[in-house]
Amino acid sequence: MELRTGEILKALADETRLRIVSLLLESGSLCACEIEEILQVNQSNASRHLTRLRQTGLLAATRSGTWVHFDIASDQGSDAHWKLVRHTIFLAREENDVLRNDQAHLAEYRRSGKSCRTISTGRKRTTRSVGKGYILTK
Amino acid sequence: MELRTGEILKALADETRLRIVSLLLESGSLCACEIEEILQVNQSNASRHLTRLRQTGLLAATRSGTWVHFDIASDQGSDAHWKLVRHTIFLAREENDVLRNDQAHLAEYRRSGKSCRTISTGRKRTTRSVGKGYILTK
DNA sequence: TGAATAGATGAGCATATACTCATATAAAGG
DNA sequence: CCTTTATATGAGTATATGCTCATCTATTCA
Repeated sequence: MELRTGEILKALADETRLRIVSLLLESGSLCACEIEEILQVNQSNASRHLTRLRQTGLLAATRSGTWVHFDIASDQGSDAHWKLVRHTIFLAREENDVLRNDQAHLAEYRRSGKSCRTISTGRKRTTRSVGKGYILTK
Repeated sequence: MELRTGEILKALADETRLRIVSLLLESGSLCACEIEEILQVNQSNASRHLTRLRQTGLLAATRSGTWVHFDIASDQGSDAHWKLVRHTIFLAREENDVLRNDQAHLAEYRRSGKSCRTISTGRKRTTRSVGKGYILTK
C-alpha cells in the first residue's frame, strides 16, 4: 500500500483516528473490540475509522476467526512516512491529555488480564440465520 | 504563538493551505497578492486560508502600508513542530504535482520581475469613501 | 478629502465528514 | 442447522469546512 502524505494528514487530523494510531504504536496488534474497549469508542464508529486507516495504508488488518486484528502497517516500506507519523504522535502525546489517558487505559487493560476473548460488547442478539440468510431477532 | 500538533494536522490537511506553507518555505516572505498570483487562488479564498494559518501559528503577518506580508513563523521556538512541518512538505512535494507546479510558478514569478507593487488584481472599484464612511460605487 | 487598491469578512450555498441506529454479514460452536 | 458474537455497512442527520459574491475596512496618494 502506497502511503500518500496528503492522505496521512487527513487521516490523522481526526482525533479518534489519531488516538487509534497512537494506541497501536504503543500496544502492537489489537483486535477491534479491544480498541473499542480501551478508547471507549462505539463499535460502528470504531469500525469506520479502522476501515479508513486501513484504506490510507496506515493499518493492516488480519482476520482470525471472528476477530479482526489491526496493527500498524510500518513493515511495508515508506520509512520516511513512518518517521513522520511517529514524530507526529510523539508530539501530539505531549500536548494532548486524551492521548496520555489512552496510554493509561492501555496499561490498565493489560493489567486486567482481559483479552478479546473475554471482552463482551454487551450487545443483544440482533440477527438469526435462516438457511443462507438472516432474519432479525426481536 | 504556541503550536499544537493537532491543529497543524488540520491546517495542513487542506491542499490550499499545504500549498501556501510549501510556497512560503521556499520563497520567504510574500504579500497576499503575490500568493494569490502564484497559486492562482482568488482573493477571498486566499485571505481566509492565510488568516487560518496565522491563527494556528504557522504564519506571521506584517502589514506594510496597504500590503500584508506573510512568512513562515518558524522563528518562534517550536523547533520540533517545524521539523515535522518541513518533513511533511518535503514528502508532499515528492508526491504532489500541484506542489511542484507551484515551485515552477514561483520561479517564473521571480523571473518576471513582478512585485506586489506591480501586480494588479484587476478588481473594479468597489467602494468610495465619503467622510469617515464608504459607499458602494456603481 | 476623494479615488483607488489591498486585504478582511458576512452571508449563502454546496459538499464533506463524523456520528448514531439499525441491520447485514462472517465465522464459531453447540 | 440455529444461535451467538464480532465486525461491516446503509441510511439519516448534524455539523464542519470550503467556496463564492458582495461588501467592508485600511491605507496610500493625488
